[in-house]
Amino acid sequence: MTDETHAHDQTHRHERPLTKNQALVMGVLDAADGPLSAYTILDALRESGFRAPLQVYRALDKLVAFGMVHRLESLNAFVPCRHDDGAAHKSAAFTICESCGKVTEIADAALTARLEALSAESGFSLRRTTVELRGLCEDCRKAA
Amino acid sequence: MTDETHAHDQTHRHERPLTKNQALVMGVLDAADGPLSAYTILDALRESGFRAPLQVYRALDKLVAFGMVHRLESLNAFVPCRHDDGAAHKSAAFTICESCGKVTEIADAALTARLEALSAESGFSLRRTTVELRGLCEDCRKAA
DNA sequence: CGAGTTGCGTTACGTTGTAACGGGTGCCAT
DNA sequence: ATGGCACCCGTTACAACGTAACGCAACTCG
Repeated sequence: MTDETHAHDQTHRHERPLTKNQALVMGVLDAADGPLSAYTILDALRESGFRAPLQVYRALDKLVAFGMVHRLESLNAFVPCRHDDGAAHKSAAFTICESCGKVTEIADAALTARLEALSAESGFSLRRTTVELRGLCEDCRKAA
Repeated sequence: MTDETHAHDQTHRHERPLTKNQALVMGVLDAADGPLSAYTILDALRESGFRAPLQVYRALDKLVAFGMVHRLESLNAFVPCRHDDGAAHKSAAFTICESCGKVTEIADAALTARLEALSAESGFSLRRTTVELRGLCEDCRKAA
């Protein structure tokens, strides 16, 4: 085998050249309708030859660094970024429904500005943010 | 032994009657100068008779519910709440220094308002928030 | 060519969190 | 008072999440 490092572009609008493993993981995330844990991704890729968690975690680390995937800290799970790559990635916010599990990504300039202002006030050099809102989505609230 | 359920008030300003285990866990957190993992707490309490993680997790669940402790999702760790109990607890924010590990709790009305407005806009019924800002604290930024 | 960087696969292990069972205690409504 | 209920507790065992360390292959850039 000659070259494994440049692979299929996965019909994803981001032009970055993903490796084979990164493309496989990204494909699973794109096909899912909600957040997936690393181990769920691993199980989905066993038939593609994945055998160990590190294969998933290494790919996820890169995809997160590329801004193509977000990690949801309060769920230990991952979702594809649904916004125009890069821009809002540093300060994305999420709503997480505690009833149905639905996750929605929110980009809000005012929120970003406030977080940056708070950091600046305390001399803090901000690298990345985690903002996760837990509660009930509209549908579940109505149903209750 | 007759009554284990009401215990020492731990010189903490909150008046809630903690159980023995809750008071022990709270004591360890108050004495620490940074976030502690559940297993670190467990080890600190082995000489007090703790033997299993559940003893720690059950106490932590209550302390978090009481608003006396925050969970830092991105660290899998816990810190005592340093603010006037209750009020700002639902929407506390934290800065986390990725160099020295220092954690600072921030209460900011404008941030809270923005998060609530965002929730309202999308029909989301907000129960609790996780806001964690990662980067470098002032000291570490200067040192770099 | 040689050194550095990145990706890959594997084994083994460390850390974090929970399920399920049984028991004790206080409360309070019947 | 006694039976139910809610809460707290301790234990065993296990599930879920994440990483260290090793060796190897390939590409890049001097």
